Amino acid sequence: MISLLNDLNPIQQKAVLETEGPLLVFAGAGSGKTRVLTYRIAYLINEKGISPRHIFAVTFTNKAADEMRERVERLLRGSAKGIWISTFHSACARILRQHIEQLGFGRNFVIYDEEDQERHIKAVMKELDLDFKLFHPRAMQSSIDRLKNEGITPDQYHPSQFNIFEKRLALVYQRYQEDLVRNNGVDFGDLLLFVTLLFKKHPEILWTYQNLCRYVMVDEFQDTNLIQYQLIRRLVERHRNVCVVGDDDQSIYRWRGAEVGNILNFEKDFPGTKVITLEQNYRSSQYILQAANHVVKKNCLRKEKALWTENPEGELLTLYAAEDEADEARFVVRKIAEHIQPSDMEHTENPGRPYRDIAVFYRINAQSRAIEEELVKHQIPYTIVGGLRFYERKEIKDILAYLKLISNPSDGISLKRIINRPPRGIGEKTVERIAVLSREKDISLYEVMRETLKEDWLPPAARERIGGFVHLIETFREEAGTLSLSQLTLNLLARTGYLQRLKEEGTDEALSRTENIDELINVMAELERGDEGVSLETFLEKVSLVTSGDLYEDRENRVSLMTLHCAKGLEFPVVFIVGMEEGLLPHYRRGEETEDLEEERRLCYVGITRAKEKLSLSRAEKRSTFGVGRANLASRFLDELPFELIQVVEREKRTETLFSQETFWPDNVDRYGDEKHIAIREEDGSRNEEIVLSPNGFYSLRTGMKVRHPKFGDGRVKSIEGMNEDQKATIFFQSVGPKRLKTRYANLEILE
DNA sequence: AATCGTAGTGTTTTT
DNA sequence: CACTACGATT
Repeated sequence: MISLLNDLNPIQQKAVLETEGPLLVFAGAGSGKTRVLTYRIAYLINEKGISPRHIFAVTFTNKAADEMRERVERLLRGSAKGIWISTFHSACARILRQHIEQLGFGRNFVIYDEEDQERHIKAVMKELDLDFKLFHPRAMQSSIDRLKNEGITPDQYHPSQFNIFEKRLALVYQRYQEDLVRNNGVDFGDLLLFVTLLFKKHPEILWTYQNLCRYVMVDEFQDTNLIQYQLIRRLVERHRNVCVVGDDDQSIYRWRGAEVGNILNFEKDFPGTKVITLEQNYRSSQYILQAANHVVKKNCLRKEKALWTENPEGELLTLYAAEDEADEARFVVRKIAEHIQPSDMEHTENPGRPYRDIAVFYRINAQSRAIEEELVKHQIPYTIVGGLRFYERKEIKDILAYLKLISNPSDGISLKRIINRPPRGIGEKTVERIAVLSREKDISLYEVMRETLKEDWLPPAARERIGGFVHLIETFREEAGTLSLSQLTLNLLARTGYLQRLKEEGTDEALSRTENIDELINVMAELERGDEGVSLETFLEKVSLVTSGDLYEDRENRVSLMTLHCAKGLEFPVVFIVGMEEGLLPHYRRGEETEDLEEERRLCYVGITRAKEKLSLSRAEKRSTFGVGRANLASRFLDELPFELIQVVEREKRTETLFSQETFWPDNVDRYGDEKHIAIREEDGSRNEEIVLSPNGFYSLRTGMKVRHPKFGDGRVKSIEGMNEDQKATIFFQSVGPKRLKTRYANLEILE
């Protein structure tokens, strides 16, 4: 154990040794907080003789949980069995699996994701005859979520009588919740809410868990919302051995209900709290860290701290102002290529980097596109972390809906999803009638369908088709008892005709869907090969709670692309942050209020602090957001960086006309070989420069562009032929009509 | 009932 | 532009 502590600095050691009573650890970026947590657990078990089953550690993602477990196991040499390491949501799901019957649900409840939730809300709103345009279902959804995050149940919600939205919301919330019971399903928010309700209603259950959780640790505490906080509070009331670790500067989920206040007020709520601040950063170079400190210092609502590092100074940060997003992508990819294969190969000490060392961060998912296209062009392997999730694909959700229905026949949302997929002649009308009957008789949709076979509630044709469907599901339900999960799924795919249907379609899209389904079967088979078999229920729960980062395999040697949000908790030697623009970062959907702005700044901070050695920032002066081009100003956060840390990478002179240069630059040659190593501040405001085709102009001219010709005046590009110096373009001029010209000699100026 | 086409609509981040 | 929701068409 002595040797274990030797791996830690004195402050980290303190955080490990301080095992009794409430402890608050402010852990700056890269200060080794996971290390502290894992060593702490190992210390508790090895040194203090605490039983693993009395330790409970909460993280935010499954990935973080798995990683923590792995690291603890490594420290303990394998004896980590019994420690409860899990996410908030999985932990709650597990508790509810045990006790949810106390709340009027069945144990085989399903967990609805956001999409299910939205369908559900829409159905409720339709029933209440609410206009979707007046009351956006999504607004309802987020309001309901917010209420749940605050621990407010439908009965406890008292809308203002003067606020029509709130009044409707109360109605929808009430009805929505009733329907969930009928479906025997819960949403994400319920997982947490119901556990608190359970603890309130049944002190003996709370007691059991309090007794179990004698040493509690919470990671990423700055991201907890009110209900998570209450949950933790309840849980540790008895033993009070709670250690929360977090960094208020990395709180980026306020919009989702996270309360930075939880970390800032912790001391007040837990009298006698010891506070430890980890300020030594082991990750980043001096320059990067200085830049990060500088940015985040601008925030008012934070606890003062100053990260420092013993790491070398490192390289200056670079800043590139691109013409547009395509130019930005070209820049980034060119730089990536240089990192992979440095031009100064004669220096043997610089063998180049593997792809996995490099990451590109952006504010919104849509930004990945430009980068992706360029990466594909240069055949650079990449993965997108987050983004559209495997388990959210249509075909996967269809299959899962079948499985959910098999596991829990009350699940009407899943039933509605697949009742006619593939088409089996049960149309909207029929479904609607079933829904009405379900409400009238207060039984589930599936039960209505079963009853329909005996009663004459519906026309015979419909009845027959429903009979077929019910029979199908019943068979699967029987098989679910005997067959393995993958086998059941294979049967399902065959007998519903789902695969057949996809095959008949024969499109590329259908093919990729088939492949995804294959992949799903693989996942199942993989799980089945593990220790015990997986039950249908376990599988469904696991799948419902995967988070976007969880499937991220960093073993593969690829460049990583992700949003700044996804980047939290990761680190890379080389980082590119693109789109440093007003409107994007900070994003314009945020207000100008300090809290909003400060969260955007923290997002920026999170991005910067992911980088170990090399950080490149870029922005585009023009960016097309869904079709329409817009001029973007530099992000205000760029102004907050100390300029002596920045090396500005110059773009080619923009005042040149098309191909007036000697050389022709085919898309990707090393153009930036001799960057000037001067730290210059970019002058803002000089945005009225003449915009002329960039040197690789063969590629920048596009149909639809408005251009100016010295003689013919303004015109619009109708078509383009060729991509080399012989390129010709047909342009419709206002003055003389259509003209076909060689772009090389045309001296065109792009206007938009 | 299913499919096709169009008009209108909206894109932040996600446990 | 990309998606979807809806309406018209078969």
